[in-house]
Amino acid sequence: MPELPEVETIRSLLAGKVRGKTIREVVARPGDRIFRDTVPVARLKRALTGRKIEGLGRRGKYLIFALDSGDFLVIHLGMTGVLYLLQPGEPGPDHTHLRLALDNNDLVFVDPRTFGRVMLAAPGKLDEVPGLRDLGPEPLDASFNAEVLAAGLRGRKAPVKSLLLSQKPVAGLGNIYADEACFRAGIDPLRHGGALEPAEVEALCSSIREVLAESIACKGTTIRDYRWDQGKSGEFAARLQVYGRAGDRCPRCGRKIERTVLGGRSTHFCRSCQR
DNA sequence: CTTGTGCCCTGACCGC
DNA sequence: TGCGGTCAGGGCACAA
Repeated sequence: MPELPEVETIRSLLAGKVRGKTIREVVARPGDRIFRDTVPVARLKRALTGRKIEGLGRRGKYLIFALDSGDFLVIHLGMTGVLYLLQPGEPGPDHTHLRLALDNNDLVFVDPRTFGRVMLAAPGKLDEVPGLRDLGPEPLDASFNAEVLAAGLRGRKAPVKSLLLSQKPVAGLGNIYADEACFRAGIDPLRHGGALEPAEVEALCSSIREVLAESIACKGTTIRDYRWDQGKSGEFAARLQVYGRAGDRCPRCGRKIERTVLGGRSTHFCRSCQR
């Protein structure tokens, strides 16, 4: 479900509400798939209980809770994960996998498809967390630019969209924003990544930054069930130009938006505007 | 190392 | 109402 703008929206909403709070109790089921290959529940409970949350950060699509012990609680929402606060005693919905009782309310992680993950990192060991180590540059950092993106695409024969989804040339893009960024840049998502001209890489870099920043300003995209705060929708869906719009008219040239499948993912583009 | 494929899951929706 | 097929904001293991 969530890509960088949705994860960032959740982060900014929760950060002020959990900062400075102490984890009083941890509720989780041993062996839950959410902890696969990461941390045994017993150890997680020992590491979290009684700890204070000092801050909530984000890297790509990963949320990172900094604890006063120096440990980090890392959560990836996968496809259907959500994170929100409940009143103490308020029952969690189906598929609640983790509940942290804080001072005034409870933080719950709910994920029907269990593609999400909960991980724990020791001080200084954040880059040992699966997925974080090989993450590409943060797209909204000042240090991300066309040269950096070009270096990530150089020599690669895979379709540029596949490379964007790999999180390596740049972090945080998923199926929606990869399609939208390619459209804005006028680039066919099936082009070999390494075959892009410098001007095209420049356009792609700008498009990535713009589409992500605009979506964050809209609090993300709600197309099915993503909500950033109990029932409130992200408003970027109305600004999508190609994603989910197969058969509609291209907003630039009026021809039909097409849909194809690339690496098992739906891919939306305009054949005449993207080359 | 690189690239493509299949798979991990649940739930919503559509056509019959 | 059922029932099967398809699809879904992700990422990993594996084969070639």
